[in-house]
Amino acid sequence: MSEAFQVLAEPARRQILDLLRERPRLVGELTERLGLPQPSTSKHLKALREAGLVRVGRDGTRRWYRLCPEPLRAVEQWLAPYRRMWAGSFEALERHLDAMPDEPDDPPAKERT
Amino acid sequence: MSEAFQVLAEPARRQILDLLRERPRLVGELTERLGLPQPSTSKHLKALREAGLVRVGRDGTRRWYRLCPEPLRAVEQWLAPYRRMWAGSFEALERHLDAMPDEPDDPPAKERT
DNA sequence: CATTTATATTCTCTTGCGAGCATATAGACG
DNA sequence: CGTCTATATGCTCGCAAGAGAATATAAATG
Repeated sequence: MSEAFQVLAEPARRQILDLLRERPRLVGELTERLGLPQPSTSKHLKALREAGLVRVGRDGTRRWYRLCPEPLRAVEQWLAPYRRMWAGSFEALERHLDAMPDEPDDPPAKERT
Repeated sequence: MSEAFQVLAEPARRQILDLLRERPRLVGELTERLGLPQPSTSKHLKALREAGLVRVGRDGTRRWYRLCPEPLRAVEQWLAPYRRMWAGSFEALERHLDAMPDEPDDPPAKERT
């Protein structure tokens, strides 16, 4: 999940995902839309590929990139307990928020209790 | 929103938020839990502060940091359209994937004489 | 085969950022 | 006031990563 967050930290990559949300696109198309040089686009796409956020299909010399939203699930899961904070009452936060169900959490570093 | 993503890209900072989700905490407490040197913790807290993700209250020489989940809202909003993809029916996704040529991403051998 | 087109990769340069240490600030307390 | 404690800030170093240009690969086409 750490990888997903890292990859999403880059605005251009979020923009790529947003574009792919509509439909699969070619690298050239993305390049044009992003206003980036083509190598930069390819490198961002590589990062997205390695994070499993996009998949690529070949068609001759062209590459169709399509969205693969699955890894975003982990992000959403991390976000979930926070979302319920603003979803419900806001003052529960100010006091002692007690109603906290156990979420499958992924502490990325070592924890010593 | 870009700032939030950037700040969340750091595992230690997500961990801090997770700790503050339980209750407000002192810097020293966070430092101990994270296993980081105190200056590092303070600097992460500064980043979180500047992103509006935490707020700090003074009590003499101590500082109580508490969670401020509001900026996560933007993250959640960005994520929302993707969540719908796996949450509800992802047939919309499948549909436009169907129209596309499909091939696994790394074809290692390509024979051509 | 030569060339053109579409994309990927390599290289260098530069910037940002986190770690780590030393130090500054600021309140508490004798 | 001097000192201790809690936290913040400044500094340097090293590393990861993005920008940008050049080049490599690979398929299509003549």
